[in-house]
Amino acid sequence: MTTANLAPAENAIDTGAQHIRDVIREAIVERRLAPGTKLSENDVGGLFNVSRTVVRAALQALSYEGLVTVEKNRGAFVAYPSVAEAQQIFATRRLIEPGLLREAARHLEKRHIKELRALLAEEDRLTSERGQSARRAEIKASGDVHLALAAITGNAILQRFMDELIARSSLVIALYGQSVVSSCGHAEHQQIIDALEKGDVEAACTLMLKHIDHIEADLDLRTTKRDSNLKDALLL
Amino acid sequence: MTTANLAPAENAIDTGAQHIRDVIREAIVERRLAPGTKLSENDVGGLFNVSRTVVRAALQALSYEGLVTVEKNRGAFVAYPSVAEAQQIFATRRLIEPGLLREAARHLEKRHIKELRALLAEEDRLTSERGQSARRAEIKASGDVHLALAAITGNAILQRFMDELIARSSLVIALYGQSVVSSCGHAEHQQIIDALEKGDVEAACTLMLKHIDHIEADLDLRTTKRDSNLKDALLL
DNA sequence: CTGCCTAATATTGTATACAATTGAAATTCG
DNA sequence: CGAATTTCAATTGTATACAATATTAGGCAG
Repeated sequence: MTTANLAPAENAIDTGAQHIRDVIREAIVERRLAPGTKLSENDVGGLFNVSRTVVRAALQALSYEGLVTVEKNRGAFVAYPSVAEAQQIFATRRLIEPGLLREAARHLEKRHIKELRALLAEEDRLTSERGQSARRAEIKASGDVHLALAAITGNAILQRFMDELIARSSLVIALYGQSVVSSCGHAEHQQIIDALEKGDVEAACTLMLKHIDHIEADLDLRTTKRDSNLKDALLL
Repeated sequence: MTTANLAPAENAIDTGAQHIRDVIREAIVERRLAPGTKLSENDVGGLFNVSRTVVRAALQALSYEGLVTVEKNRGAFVAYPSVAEAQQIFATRRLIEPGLLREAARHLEKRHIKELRALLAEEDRLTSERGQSARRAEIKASGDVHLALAAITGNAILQRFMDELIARSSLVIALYGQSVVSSCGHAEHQQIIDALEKGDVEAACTLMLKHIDHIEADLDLRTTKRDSNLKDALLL
C-alpha cells in the first residue's frame, strides 16, 4: 500500500463485480445492448459463471451511473433515457467541458498532445472503415477524445463525472441519433486539439461548445415514442 | 407510473439499503461519524436489524459517491480524504458552480428566492446558537444553500454531482477545517443571493468563486498526518 | 525482553436457500 | 365469445451458510 490510494474513485468494490460492470458498461456504450433490454440476474450470472450476489453489485453500480435502470421487484434494464434526460446530459456537458478544457490546458504537456493526436488518428482510421463493428468502435473512440482531455486535468472526480456523461451521451446518441456522428464530429475534435496546441484555449472552448451543440442538433428529439407502454409493447 | 420517472437518478436501488445509506450519509456529513471509522457489516446490520446483504448494498453506494472507502477483504471505512482529493473537490466546485449559477438564474422565479431566503435565515439562526449540535446543523445548512441553487436548475444530473461534491466538502472541512466555517461563509451566501436577486449574475459568479476560495483557504492542508499507518495506530 | 513465526479468531467474499412480489396463463362466469 | 378472477410460474429481495482472507494473540527462539 505505497503508491496506490491516489485515485480515490478507483474503489475496487468487488473483484468479480467490477469485471462484470465493465463488460456490461462497454456493451451498452457500444450499443451492443439495446436500451430497454432486460438484464436478468440469473442470465447475467450464468453468463459470467457467478452467483446473483455479485451480479447485483454490478447492476447496482451501473444503476448509479445512469446506464441501467432498476425497478423495484422488477429487475434491471438497460437505461432508456428520456428526452428531458438527454437535454440535461448535454446541458451538463456544456457547463463542464469548457472549464475542463481550461484546466487541461494548464496541465498540458507535449506527451499529452501526442496521445491526443494518436486518438484522432485512430478515430480517422475508423471513419474510413466500413461495417457495424467499425461504427461501434468509432462511437467509443469519439468519446475517448473527451475522456482523454479529462484525464489530462489529473482530477479524478472530474474524470468520473465525464466518464458518466460520455457513457450516457453514447446511449442517447444510440437512441436518438440520426446521421452517423462521425462526419462533423471528427473534424471538430481535430480543430479543438489544434487550437489547444496553439495555446488558444478560448478558441478551443468556443469550438467545444459548438461541437456539443452539433452533437445535440443531430438528435431527433421529436419522437415521442418514449412511452413506456409502447416501449414494452414493441420489445415484447 | 404517470408523473414519476422524471428524475432518472432517483433509482430506488433497494428499499432498506436506501434508508441505511441515507442515515449513514447524513451521519458522515454532519461529522457524527469520524473519518476513518470502520463500518463493519455485522455491526451496521445489527444496528438496523437487517442482514449483511442489504448493508453491503448501502456501503457500496456510499463508496461510489466517495463518502466511504472499501478495501478488499478489509471492509468499509468512513472516507479519509487526502489533501490531493480535497484540492480536486474544490477545483471541481470552482469549475461547476459559476456555470450552475448562470443556469439557475435562467430558471429563477420568485418562489426560489423565497426558498433561498428561508435557508439563509435558518443558517443565520444556527450561527447564533451554541453547542455542537447547532454546529453540525450549520455545516449541513451551509451545504443546503449550494444544493438549493443546484435544484433550481432542474437538472437532475447536475444536482447529483453537487450532492456528491457538497457531501465530500463537508468531510474535508471536518478533517482540515480550522475555524468554524460560519462567520465568513454565511455573509457570502447572502451576498450571492442578493446579487442573484438583483439580476447581476456575473457578480454572483465572482462572489461564488471567492466564496469557494475562502472555504479552501480556511483549510489547514499542511498536516501530513494523512499517513494510513499512523491513522490506524491512532484509532486503535 | 524483543522479534518472528504459527495458530486461532474475526471479518469479508460468494453461493445458496427461502420469502415476497410481479406478470401471465388458465379457468370460470356473465 | 369476452372480461374478470384466480392460480401458477418466474424473478427479485433478503437471510443464512460456507469459503477465503486478514488480523490478532500466543508461543518459541534468540
